[in-house]
Amino acid sequence: MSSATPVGYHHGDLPAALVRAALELLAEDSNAELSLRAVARRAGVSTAAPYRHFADRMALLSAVAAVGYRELLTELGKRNPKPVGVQDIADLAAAYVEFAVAQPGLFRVMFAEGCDPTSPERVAAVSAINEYLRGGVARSLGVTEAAAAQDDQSAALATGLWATAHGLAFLYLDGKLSADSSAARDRHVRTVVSALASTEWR
Amino acid sequence: MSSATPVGYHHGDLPAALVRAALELLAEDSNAELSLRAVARRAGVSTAAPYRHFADRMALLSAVAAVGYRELLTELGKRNPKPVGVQDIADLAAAYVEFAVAQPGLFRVMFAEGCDPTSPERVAAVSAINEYLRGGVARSLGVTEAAAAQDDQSAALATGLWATAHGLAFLYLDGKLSADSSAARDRHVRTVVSALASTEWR
DNA sequence: CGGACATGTTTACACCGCTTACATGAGCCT
DNA sequence: AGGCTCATGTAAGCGGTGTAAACATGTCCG
Repeated sequence: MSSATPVGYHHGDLPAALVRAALELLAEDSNAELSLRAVARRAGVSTAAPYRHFADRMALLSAVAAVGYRELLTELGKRNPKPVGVQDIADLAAAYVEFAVAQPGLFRVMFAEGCDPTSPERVAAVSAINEYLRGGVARSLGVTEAAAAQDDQSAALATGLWATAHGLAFLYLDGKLSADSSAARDRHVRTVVSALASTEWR
Repeated sequence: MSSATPVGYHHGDLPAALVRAALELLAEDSNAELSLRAVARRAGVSTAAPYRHFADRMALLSAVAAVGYRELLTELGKRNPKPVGVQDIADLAAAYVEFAVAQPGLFRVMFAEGCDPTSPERVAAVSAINEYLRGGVARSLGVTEAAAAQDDQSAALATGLWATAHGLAFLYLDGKLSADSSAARDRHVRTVVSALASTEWR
């Protein structure tokens, strides 16, 4: 063996070319609903060609989603690589929502659309997101990183924050929430998360 | 005028029949993706007939969604008509997620699927959900119902809780979270919401 | 009673996911 | 070097979709 993706056949790594084509289509119309045929056309290949490399449309979408997951984590890390405290956590939520709103098509590929949950890329991505959030939550609670792994409260909180950001993202995407500007949206998300975190219930 | 939907034409209130047909299809396969043609077939009518009453597929789905919104509110109210306190709020979140998981197709029609946000039925439903949650939140904070309307914190909290429940619902629907049983899911949702509400951040 | 007009049907177009049968050309083996 | 094999790509086609236009029908009103 030499390389994982044997370059130099007819097309030269069609799988990667298809994923690239899909991302290009999403870049041109961030709301586009990816059709296998459109992606194939974009890659300059016949409509049946993708089936040599992907079992079905969903398999291709999973590969596209994998790129999206990486981008999302990168974006979160860019916002704050080591979040500590409520403000930082709220920052992350805002970044999460911003990602979703900026790339709705990609976000939907990542999370909605039927979305085969058994795809290894997807489960890895999910746990990566959870890990990242759990780390931030643990630091914000003053729990050592080591202890966090077994801390049920950290786990529950991390899931809760993910769900909150995820829910806000979808509510914005589907027009159930709206904001005049991206700045206003950003503020709103922070406000909501801060309110959740700092409220005294009776 | 006599009745809003003039019964007695060719079919006799086709719009309602189409919505009923759609709900039947969803009842038979709760994951079904409603196609206009399938709904028309089910209603015993030609493919193009729905277009006399609905501008496009989305318009029909909006009508179906409206029923879903009512069902959801009914379900929440059944769980707890006047929620007070963190436990009650967590109950609501659990009921919300249960609704989504029990009727994924309907839930997706209500919230995902492109989902025209300008549909009056939808905006009404959204504000109804918000009102309901805001009421519960206000009571749980000891704010009088009247004051709640202008209480920014109540509003932010209500949105936050909705988003959390909504996010959990989608994460479960899309396989990003999973539970062995519906009881386990129920417990998990309560745990997560309780953790969010009762955590002391630094 | 007769026409107008809302309602429903037929037919058609363009697109989709996916399958099958066929063409091609790269790389290995003798 | 020459030939075989097999992964890769293509062409054609099936059944499905949303939507539009032209046509048929039966109800209600003047």
